[in-house]
Amino acid sequence: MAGVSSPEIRVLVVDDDALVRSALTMMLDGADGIRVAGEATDGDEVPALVDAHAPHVVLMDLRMPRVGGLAATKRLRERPDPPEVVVLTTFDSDENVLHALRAGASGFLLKDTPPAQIVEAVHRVAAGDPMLSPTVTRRLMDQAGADSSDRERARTALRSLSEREYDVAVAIARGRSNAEIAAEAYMSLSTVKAHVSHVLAKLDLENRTQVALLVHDAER
Amino acid sequence: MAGVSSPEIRVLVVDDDALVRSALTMMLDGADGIRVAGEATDGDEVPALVDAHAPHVVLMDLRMPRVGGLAATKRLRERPDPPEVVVLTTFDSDENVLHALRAGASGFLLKDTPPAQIVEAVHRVAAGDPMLSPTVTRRLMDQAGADSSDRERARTALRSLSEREYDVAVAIARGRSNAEIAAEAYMSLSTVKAHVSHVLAKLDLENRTQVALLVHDAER
DNA sequence: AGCCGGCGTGGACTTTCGTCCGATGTGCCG
DNA sequence: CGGCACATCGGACGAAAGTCCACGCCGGCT
Repeated sequence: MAGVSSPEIRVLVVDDDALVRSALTMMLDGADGIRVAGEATDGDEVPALVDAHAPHVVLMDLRMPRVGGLAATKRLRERPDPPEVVVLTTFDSDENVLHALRAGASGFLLKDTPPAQIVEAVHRVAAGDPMLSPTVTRRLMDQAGADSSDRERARTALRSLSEREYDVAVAIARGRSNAEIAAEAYMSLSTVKAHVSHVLAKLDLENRTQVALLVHDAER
Repeated sequence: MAGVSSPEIRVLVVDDDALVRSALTMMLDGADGIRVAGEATDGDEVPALVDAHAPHVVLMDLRMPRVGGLAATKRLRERPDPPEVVVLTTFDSDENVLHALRAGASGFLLKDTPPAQIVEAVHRVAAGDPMLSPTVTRRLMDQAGADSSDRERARTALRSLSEREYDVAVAIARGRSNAEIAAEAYMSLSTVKAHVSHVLAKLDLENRTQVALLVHDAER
């Protein structure tokens, strides 16, 4: 595990709790090619410290006074050549996770993560790979798995449609009216209606809104 | 890293390629509390070997003749007290990943994963934690992130609705007709229509189908 | 107090949707 | 060849969806 390409990974630790900061610094500094280049107690202080030390990785607490970890992360990632961000938090609520990912974090760890894994996370993220807490990974997996089951059913149903019927169903799922569909597909209003009726019958649905929802599920 | 709770993790290696099998067995057997309990060349052989050796983890290739890795995984996970499954494959196409997750795999690794990480994956999965290839993790993260951005916009729009209007919008997103909504919410048909009109105006949409799609996005 | 704006409730009216007839033409399969 | 599914269109009709106007209520603003 020794002898990485870049000789030293510079890390910035951001947390308002002095105890947490020192614990993190102690476990990281000196460990396996990692050096803690600085500490911040607030999202406000981050930009200056990043300017000063150009860290490769920022370990960021989410819950901080004044400028929180989310906002700080978002701003960081808008820079040219931004550092990778690993979010460290106590709770892995859905909200937290999604916002952190959206803000551009490459890592999401719970604070009770064993030290060895935090060290590992820094290495991985510095190498451009993501690193998530097992519980978070599991949640994303479950979500993806559940999604795909809906998809399968919806797709199977849609296979029973003929080509034109399918076109019309897709147009419905874009929110188009029958008149719009007729214009776009160069057919008469009567024809569109006929197709719609067939679609409803074949899919065993009652109205176009249900068609839209089913097609939407199939596509996602 | 030595001294795990269970003294030995039993692994079953399933791959139709003899070279891959021996490579995996060599890197795993004896490594850090892991023992390769058996090898199979086909999904067909898996049940008997699982019965015989009761492995904790099954390393499963996806592309195999006869009974493929997906089907084998699905059947395995339907057993009482099933082993954890780590899918090993050359390609991480969306289809592969989703189907594997849906089949109940707890791990998904590319075959070019460095040996140390494969060993680590076995340990993690045996402990009940998931383990995904970085590229797969990244993809799930991107998907979740993108989803959430749509959600945000949709939710913001929905906040402008009053309580009743919101109720009606949600009912529309369930595919309900105005008459059904009126019955369920104890109001007259006229009232429902009025609410629908207000919803359309506030959300700047043209018809109920578009409402359904927007609400659907907001909820997912 | 008076006024105004949003809300929930409706009725009357217009437009769109969906169904049910009909018809024609095409291509494909047994 | 004779069906059969598909795609196309028309008309007519009932049902559903949407628009418009109106009323009473309530809370805030002047």
